[in-house]
Amino acid sequence: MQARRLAKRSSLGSRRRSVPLAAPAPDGGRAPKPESGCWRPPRREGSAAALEEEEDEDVVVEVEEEEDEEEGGLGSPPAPLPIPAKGSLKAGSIKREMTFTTFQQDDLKSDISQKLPDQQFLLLAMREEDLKTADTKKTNRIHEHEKENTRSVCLLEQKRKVVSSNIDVPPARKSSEELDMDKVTAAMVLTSLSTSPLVHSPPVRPNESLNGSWKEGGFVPSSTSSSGYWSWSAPSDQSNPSTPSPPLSADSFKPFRMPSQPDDSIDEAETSNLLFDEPIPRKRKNSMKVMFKCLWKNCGKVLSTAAGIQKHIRTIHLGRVGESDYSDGEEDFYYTEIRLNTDSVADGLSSLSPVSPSLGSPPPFPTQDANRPETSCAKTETKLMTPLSRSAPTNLYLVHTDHAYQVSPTHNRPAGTGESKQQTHTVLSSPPRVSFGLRKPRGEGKKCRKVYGMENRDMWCTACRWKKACQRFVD
DNA sequence: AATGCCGGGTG
DNA sequence: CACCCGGCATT
Repeated sequence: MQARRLAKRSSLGSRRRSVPLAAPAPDGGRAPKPESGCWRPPRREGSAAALEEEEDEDVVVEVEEEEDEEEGGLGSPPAPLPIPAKGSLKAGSIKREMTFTTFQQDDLKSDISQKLPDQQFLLLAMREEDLKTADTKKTNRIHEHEKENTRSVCLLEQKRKVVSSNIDVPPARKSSEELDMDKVTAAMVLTSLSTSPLVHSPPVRPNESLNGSWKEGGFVPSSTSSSGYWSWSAPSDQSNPSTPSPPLSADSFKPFRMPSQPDDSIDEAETSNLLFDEPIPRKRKNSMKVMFKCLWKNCGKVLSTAAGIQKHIRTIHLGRVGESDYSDGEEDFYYTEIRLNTDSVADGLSSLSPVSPSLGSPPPFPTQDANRPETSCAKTETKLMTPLSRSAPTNLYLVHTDHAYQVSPTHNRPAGTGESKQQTHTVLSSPPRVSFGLRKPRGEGKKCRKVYGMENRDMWCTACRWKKACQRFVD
């Protein structure tokens, strides 16, 4: 031992502690740590899985819960994924589905309300429900009519269809037991929809009205995704796996952006209006933004659109450049959805909150960014810089500095590169590989030891010297 | 085998 | 506390 120690000492020898340091905060060091434990494999709870257990925490609430259950039953036993998830993440994927649903309903409702009597409306709602639940069915129908259209369009179609059918058919809704269920659901729907102007019946909930901030904020960044290809939409196939989720999420956004899509041409002009532009959306009780966060190891990129994130993953991480539109679904594993409550409402729940607040670094970030989705990682930057060379300030969270153990020295050496060099994007180097490199390569980021070597141990940050988590090159 | 760092020990 | 290091988890 001693020998060893001495040896070390010697190496340090002359310098002793060259690092005076300002004010070391011993424990601060752990900040980054949580990551190790928390980091969850890129595997997103598969959409399927997502369906299975929903978080009720959502604002949308009542209706949602109900639906979820049903889905679980009908839909898919699949849900194979274990979902290690920490609650926060988990919530994400689910959310989108809910959102979507709600949206649909809303639209539908408003739409219908204008034309149909309550009864009808109910039926309609129920119908909607069915559609959602029975994925297969839906798919089927859809195909029959027009697969080329986006899902939403399809839904629209469905709706219309339904409506007409309703009209034709005698008002008898009590027909079967199943209807009962539906009824309930429908009722709930109504409740939730209460905001809608026309609706009279249900007790209105004052609560969430709110401004429709919901999307407005988030949407800005369309830039990336703007391309207008909604990944899922195009490749209808994606839906195949019985996991509606991905598509849904996209749907939720549609309303605002609805980029190019051929469907415009469709007669639905009016309908589309209803769906997207209508004032209704603003009323939407639940104002939340859905963002998609890249789970790739060191990338915390957050985009407001599924398509965007997918593209990001595809190009940046997966290294697939050519087929921008095409997605085999693999991207799904590398991003997760996070919901932000803009306005919040009582429930607000911090659904995703967990991510950032407490932890800090790794999980890239804080919800608040919502506004500027693009911000975070600057994908471009990452791209450009080589793994090692990254001098850029890059990530916000990275900046956080190493107060903890030392920090300080910033000796010449490091200085050259800029203090925040850590970053670690080594991952990028092996983009093509992709595959399942989910687990974070622990060592990816070079730490003091590697960077300076044992010889220059004095240059290490104190944390490293003490065998603590490196504070200088945080991952 | 090399690293990174937690948990715990020492002064 | 500051400083270290055994030892485990990861690569």
